[in-house]
Amino acid sequence: MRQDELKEIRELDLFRSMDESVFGDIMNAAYLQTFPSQVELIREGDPADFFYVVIEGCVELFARSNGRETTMALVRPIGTFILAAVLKEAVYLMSARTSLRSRIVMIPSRDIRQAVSNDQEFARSMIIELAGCYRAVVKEHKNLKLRTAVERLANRLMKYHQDQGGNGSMELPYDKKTLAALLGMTPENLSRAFNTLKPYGVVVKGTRIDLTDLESLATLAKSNRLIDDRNT
Amino acid sequence: MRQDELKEIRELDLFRSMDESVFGDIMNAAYLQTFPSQVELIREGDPADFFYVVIEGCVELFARSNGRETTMALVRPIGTFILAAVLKEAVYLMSARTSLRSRIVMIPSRDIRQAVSNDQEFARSMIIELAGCYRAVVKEHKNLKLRTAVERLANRLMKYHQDQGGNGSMELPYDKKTLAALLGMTPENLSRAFNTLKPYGVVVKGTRIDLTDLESLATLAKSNRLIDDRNT
DNA sequence: CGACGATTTGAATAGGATCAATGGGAGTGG
DNA sequence: CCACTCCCATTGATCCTATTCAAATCGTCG
Repeated sequence: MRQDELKEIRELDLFRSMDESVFGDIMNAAYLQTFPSQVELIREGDPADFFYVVIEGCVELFARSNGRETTMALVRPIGTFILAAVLKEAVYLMSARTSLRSRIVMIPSRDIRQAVSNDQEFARSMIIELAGCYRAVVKEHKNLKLRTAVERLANRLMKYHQDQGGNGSMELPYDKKTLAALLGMTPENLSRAFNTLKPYGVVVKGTRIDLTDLESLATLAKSNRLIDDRNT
Repeated sequence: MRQDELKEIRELDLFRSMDESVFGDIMNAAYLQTFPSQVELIREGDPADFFYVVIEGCVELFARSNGRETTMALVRPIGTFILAAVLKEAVYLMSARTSLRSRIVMIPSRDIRQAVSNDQEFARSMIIELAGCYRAVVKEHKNLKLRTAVERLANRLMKYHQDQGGNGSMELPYDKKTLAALLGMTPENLSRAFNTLKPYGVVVKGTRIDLTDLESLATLAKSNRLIDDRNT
């Protein structure tokens, strides 16, 4: 693994305050691999053999049941996934596949668990990380249960807009198919949702979106920091 | 707090392997209170001042946004809630109210966090507990996104049936209104869902339900251990 | 140019929600 | 013991949101 990559991982909240030597142990055991797009990395139901860190690219977490499939989350650099399964020595609850060509660190579960035992600071970071993951899913669950598709889209647009500087224009970070999956709707329905938002100043040109009437969009979106804030 | 109650709390996975003296400290700081039904214990958005353990009764976790409200979970004895907010020193993401007269232990957040720092075993239990909470919400999220209302009901009935011995008959643990909220539907829709299940051998007499054709019900339910199993 | 995937649009349908009205105990008070 | 009330549950009718299936467009890339 390259030095700058090691450094980047080390700077993750999860690893930042852990003991240098324990970090070294973990990274020695780790694999770094590059995968093309659309590779299935893990499959729900399989034992959690590895913990994953996305260095570059993008990974989609999804789940299946009956004949249906749903997107649970998209993980971008530098992000991790499937931590809970690793810690509980359980099977994965979600599947994962690359949605872009991606560089990914795989750390054997045993090494993660060992580090938790050996390094109190790491255990502490782990608790914060897990609590954060938990709260993220709770927010997502609230988002889905308390909002219509149009409201979810409006809030998501405002979030991206904020992230990109809030100057009235923004770029969708994913293609529309993926965005639809992420928001829990079909591509057709996303297209219609964009139309519904047109009177609220949402102007779509491919993946570029102009927001020409932020105030009325915000009124519609009724955003809520207990759902939309990344922190808190 | 009574001795037998202390013992029961001590036997929770969360507290079982923690240091005796740290457990003593925590319990000294704790309050035990009895609340009537329908008391709002916490409100989403408030700072997480206490960690809660339900000793007796039942607590509903719910969330609001826009004018809507949704049930997130029901906590029965001996169960805990709102752990993640306490650990992150954040605000509550969910509100809670008693749905029965309930005896509840309230532990100041600071004491919980202190115990995590002082007791490595406790930190370890905390990680397992949090990972479990996370996985529970993920399962709930999958349940909601991948199944129709009828399927959710069918699976829930099979779970209760299993819990109660699996002899072809079962008792609903909540009234139908609550059950509906828990399954993410309206009472009207629950009633119709029961009707839909009649041809699959589901016979409703008040809160008593007979399952006379488990095989066909199971076929409809297509239960999935990655959604329905409490463990794994 | 032609092919292919992504996106949009249209029409029909399904799953749930909402609103309104009715039925059915459980508990209360006479 | 019976009538009354209230709340829960059911049923019917209608509406709304979102999905599905089908077809038309658009854009990009070889």
